[in-house]
Amino acid sequence: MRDQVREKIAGEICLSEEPGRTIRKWREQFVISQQDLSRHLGVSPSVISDYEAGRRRSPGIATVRKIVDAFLEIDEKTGANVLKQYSLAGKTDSIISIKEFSAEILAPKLVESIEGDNLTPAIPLNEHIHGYTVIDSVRAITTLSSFDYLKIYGWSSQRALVFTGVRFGRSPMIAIRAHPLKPAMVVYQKPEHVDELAIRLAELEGIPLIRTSLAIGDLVDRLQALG
Amino acid sequence: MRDQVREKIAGEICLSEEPGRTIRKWREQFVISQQDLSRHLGVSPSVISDYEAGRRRSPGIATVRKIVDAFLEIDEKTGANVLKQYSLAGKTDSIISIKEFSAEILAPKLVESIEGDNLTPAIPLNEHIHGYTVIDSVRAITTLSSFDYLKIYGWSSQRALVFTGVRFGRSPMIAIRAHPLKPAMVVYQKPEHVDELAIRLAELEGIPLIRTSLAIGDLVDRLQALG
DNA sequence: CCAAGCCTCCGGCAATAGCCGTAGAAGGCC
DNA sequence: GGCCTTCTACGGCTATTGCCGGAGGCTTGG
Repeated sequence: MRDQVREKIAGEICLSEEPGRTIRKWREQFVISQQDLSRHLGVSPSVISDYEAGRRRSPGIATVRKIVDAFLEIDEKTGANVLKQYSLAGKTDSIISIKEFSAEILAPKLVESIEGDNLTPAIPLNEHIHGYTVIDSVRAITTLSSFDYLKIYGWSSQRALVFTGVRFGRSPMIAIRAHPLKPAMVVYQKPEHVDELAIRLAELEGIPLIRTSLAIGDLVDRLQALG
Repeated sequence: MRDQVREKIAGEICLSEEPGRTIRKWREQFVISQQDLSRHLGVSPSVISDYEAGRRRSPGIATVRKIVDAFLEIDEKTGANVLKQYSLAGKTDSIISIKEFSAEILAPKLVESIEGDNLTPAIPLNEHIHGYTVIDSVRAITTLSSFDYLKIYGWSSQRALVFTGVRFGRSPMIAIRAHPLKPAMVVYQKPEHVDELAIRLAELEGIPLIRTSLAIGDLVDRLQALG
């Protein structure tokens, strides 16, 4: 996610006929003052002002790189608020609970804590889970578009996606397969019956598929207790 | 698609600690000689050689922009083979037929030519269709990942996606909703019964959903005959 | 009014980019 | 061997960048 944003910003500035304005646009998007930016880069404030004013027609890529990295670093230093907000912008109705673990959790530990039943034993449970998202899959079908998937993934795609209200489990797997980002794990909470196709799709993607019979409240509590 | 590739290449070169090597990488990916590149840019061949050798630590973005645009323009001048190949890389088993129209077709014209029945009359049929892809939706479920969607979209996402082997039509719409790229139109060929949910999803995406009762062979013939 | 924060404009200057042309190397073909 | 194609290394030179520092402007709060 961070690298994608990084590359996009750099690409945009580089290709812009008015790079100065593009730099300003992004600086304002990150809610960073010229003063803070110049301080972070260790240059005089007038340097930033001149760049944004377009005094330099063709800044060198080393300069662009430093500026882009400064945006991201400053944002991260202040809690990554802009990147986070971009990712979490408005919890949608279909997100029941979402959280980043303070320390990554080993996949087997997570499965154990939710009394999970592994439906894809052929796939090694060796991922490190950074967080989870509990999704009302019935509501998700009609309300989530691909843009919303970025919210679902929150700060990291190295997470467990937990689907509630699952009947056969096909739709979530189909949507996951279609999306460029892949979770570290998929959990179905009290599914009626997990279709063989859903398991096959999980195997094709190499994503562990876990089933749990915990009630939703209990499940969320346990996930949150993981840190 | 073109702009995405353009931005990605520029971003990559810009962020690279060794921009020269990145430039070379992409030049070779486009199968362009330094001579052709230098000729296209109207500079001496040794200029390109020096850039790729990393003689310039921090090329200006105007230079990077010119180089990236040269890659794309040269590729397009020779039939856009690399971009096309990237998009069409290996027709997969689930793509029954794919084609770019020589001239864009108005949506109503396409619908008429396949004797289509509009399931989403509330959505205006005002798109210009650049091409079509006929997909075996049964096979697509298990064989297509998100990367393959780029193949499905071919040269342009302004196309009609035609799904055969459709029962209720949910899965194709779910996959389309999850993917960042959206087609101009979706056609279901002889579906058993189009689920109300599928129609709802199409409406939510603002994508016209068309049903046709033509046999697959007849359908492909008619689409191909559109130009 | 004053101070602080934020920003703008511009002259100055060392360092580097952008590009040329030359000399040479390597590989393939006749 | 000679020729052609493709590429490399490098000196030279003009134009531009990267950055400083100074002067000044505007806004807000005490």
